[in-house]
Amino acid sequence: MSHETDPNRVESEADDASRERALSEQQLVRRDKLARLQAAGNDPFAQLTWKQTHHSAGIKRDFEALENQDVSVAGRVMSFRDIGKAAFIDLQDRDGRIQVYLNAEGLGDDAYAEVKTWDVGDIVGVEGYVFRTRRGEISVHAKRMVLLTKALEPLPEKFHGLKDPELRYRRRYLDLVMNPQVMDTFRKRTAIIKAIRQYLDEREYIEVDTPILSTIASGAAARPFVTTSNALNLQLYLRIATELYLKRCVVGGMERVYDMGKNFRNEGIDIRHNPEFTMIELYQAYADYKDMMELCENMVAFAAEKATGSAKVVYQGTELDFSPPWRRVTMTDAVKEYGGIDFAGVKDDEAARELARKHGLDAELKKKLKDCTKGDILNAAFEKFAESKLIQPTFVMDYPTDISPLTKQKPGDPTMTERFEAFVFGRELANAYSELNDPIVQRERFSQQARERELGDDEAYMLDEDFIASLEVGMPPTGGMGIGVDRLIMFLTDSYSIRDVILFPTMKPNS
RNA sequence: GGGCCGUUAGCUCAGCUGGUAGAGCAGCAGACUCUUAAUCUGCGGGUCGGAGGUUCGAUCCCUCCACGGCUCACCA
Repeated sequence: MSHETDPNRVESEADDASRERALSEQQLVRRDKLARLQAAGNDPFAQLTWKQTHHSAGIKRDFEALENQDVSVAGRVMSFRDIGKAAFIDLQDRDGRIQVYLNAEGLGDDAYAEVKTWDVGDIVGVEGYVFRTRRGEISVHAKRMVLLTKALEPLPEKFHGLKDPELRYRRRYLDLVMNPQVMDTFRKRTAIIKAIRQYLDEREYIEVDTPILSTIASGAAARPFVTTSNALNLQLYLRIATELYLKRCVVGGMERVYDMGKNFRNEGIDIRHNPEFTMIELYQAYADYKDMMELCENMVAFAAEKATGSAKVVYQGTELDFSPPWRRVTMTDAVKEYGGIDFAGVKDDEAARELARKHGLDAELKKKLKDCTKGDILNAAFEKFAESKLIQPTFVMDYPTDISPLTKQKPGDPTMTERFEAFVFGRELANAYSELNDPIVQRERFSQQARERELGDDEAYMLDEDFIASLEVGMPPTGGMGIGVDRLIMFLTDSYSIRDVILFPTMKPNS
């Protein structure tokens, strides 16, 4: 790592010695064992392949057919119970663990003595026959064992495992080795993502890759990461959404299109937010937000069944039922139901501001009250009174135009849009709308966003001229939706923190 | 960014009103041919996160810093 330029230090044998001394006793023991193996011409790091005929779960599943048959397995030594002239190893592979029984009769005296010098953590190959011990444990009786990789570090404690959250996230490989639940969560993550792709691919969506680097970060309200292109001598942003590019694809004639990948938002980090996170956005021509609602509930239920076997899951002790149809409620009705405030009768912005003062909504508002519209205040009331109450999957429909700059207005009510968000366990899971395709209105909306920016909202949408130009070419009526994939995975894997569903969450480097 | 909490052996954790540190697992040596958190005997292993301060003396009290966890704010 960083043994860099200290002019007072001279690279020498003394340095090597000091580094040696920095190693723990256990590290030295393992390095000595490695050196002895290498000196004897048995370098475990020179091993190239191992033929795995079976995995642990398969042997247990097919025991009756495999009993007394030879198998070849490989994996990491998780425990070593040496009882003298025989020993037991717990071998862990991709699927779990299988016990290996070894003695001098099976391996020969020399090989048996050799294997006894191996360590917990080493990766080994085993050939032998399948049998069941007197205690009933399905095992492999070893005939031949090869040390395939030497572990120079001891593993965490075998019973308590690796608990320290910092170590679990920084050294996820150890977390995966030690905590089977972690492997299970990430296998489910893959199953969920595959299910989403399957669901959309079967419905003739095409998957595309839109740019991560661009000169404008738009399509969402968020602060972007900034980077620099040396070749172009240009400041670039990492994308905060894929929306504006996917709509260009719809303009171009891709009637059903999606992009599932990383977005980057330069915001706070907590149990629900990682700076890079996986989002799917999908767009369907000749559809509206009601079609998106059906797509959302059906696709999520499909993914839940594929990953967990059921559309009902338990999340943090609460059963969540993703079976369609999900509850539908307008934002106005939700605020009335949970906050007792009726916005239907509010005539203008000033009347809404009066309500905001009365109900103490200042904390929820992004700007000064005098700059707030009725829509801003309705949304604030929703966030304060209703959002956290929406535990079962719920579509909240009809968002104020002021906070929905890319959304088509509701017929007959220009203050509201054809937009919904799906809430689960009080958290936003999906955001969808009938896409605004009028380029003239779209330009006005961006102008309004520019004014918001001047009022202090540094997350207001940036104007993208080429996107407007694409709308001028003509985008059919289109429904679009974004789903926070990590959040969906959290619900379906009962994960408390987003860091438990991202293999390598963003961390500060530790010195 | 604010508040609270944490950082002690490779890992999981103790450590009393301040007197220079313990256990279990892991390791090393030995015993044991059906164990599975194997068991039994013996032994070694520490920059107590870092830097200052108070004190005769600091793992312990104070200050600052680093990293992490929770939480509030912001956001998805």
